[in-house]
Amino acid sequence: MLQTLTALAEPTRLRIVEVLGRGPRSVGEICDRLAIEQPQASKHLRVLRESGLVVVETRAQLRVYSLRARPLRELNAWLQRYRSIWAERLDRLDELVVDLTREKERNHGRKTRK
Amino acid sequence: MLQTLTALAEPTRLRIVEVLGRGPRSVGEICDRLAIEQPQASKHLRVLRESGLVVVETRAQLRVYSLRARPLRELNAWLQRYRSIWAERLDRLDELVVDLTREKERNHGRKTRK
DNA sequence: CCAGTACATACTCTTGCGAGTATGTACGCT
DNA sequence: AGCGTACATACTCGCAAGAGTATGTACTGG
Repeated sequence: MLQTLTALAEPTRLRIVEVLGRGPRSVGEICDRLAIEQPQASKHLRVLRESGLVVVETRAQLRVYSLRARPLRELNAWLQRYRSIWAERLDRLDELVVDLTREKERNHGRKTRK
Repeated sequence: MLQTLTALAEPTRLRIVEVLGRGPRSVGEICDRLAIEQPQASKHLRVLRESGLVVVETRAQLRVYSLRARPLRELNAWLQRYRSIWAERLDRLDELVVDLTREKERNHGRKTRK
């Protein structure tokens, strides 16, 4: 779970996952699509692979990556444990609380910034 | 979305969220429950608050934190976009990598790298 | 008003992570 | 066999993030 979240909590990797959400892609296709260098793609794909989020399929010189079901399903399962919290009917109340809190902090907190 | 994932992708913060999943808790309670020092708790709670995952309620000298609905709901919404991948009936599908698609991509696009 | 509680914040230090660069390797083609 | 493609890996560097420590601040009871 933590591993899955860690893998997803990076801009480039999140974008890779979103690209792969449309279907399997080779490393080159991912590089083109995201305008990143190839080594970066490979390294991020490595992290995604080690976290179990993707799998590789070697096809000639191509390495085709695709999303795996399990981690996403587990993430969903984890999230459902909190369904009682977020699946409520749209309560504006907690949004309001946030606004009030932010405003209060603005008033007295801020001292010197480095 | 990325902010939510970043906030969750840290062991201590994930544990804090799980504690708060059982209901609102004060900072002291969180420290006791997780056996961490108070400044660490405060700092992590700050990150969680800035990411919108929690809210504070000041009660006397206590600061009671509780989970917020929206980020969790958004995470769920994001995850649902990939439901077609992980909610399939075929549980083994991603294990045995199917190689039926993609015949084209022989030689197109991929020329010289800048 | 004083002292203690309950937190937040500032600061330093260390480690990890991502970017950039260079090089290694497997495969196909002619 | 040799070359080009497609990708992985090694290495260095800079920076940001978490831990640890110390101190500041708000509220409350006596």
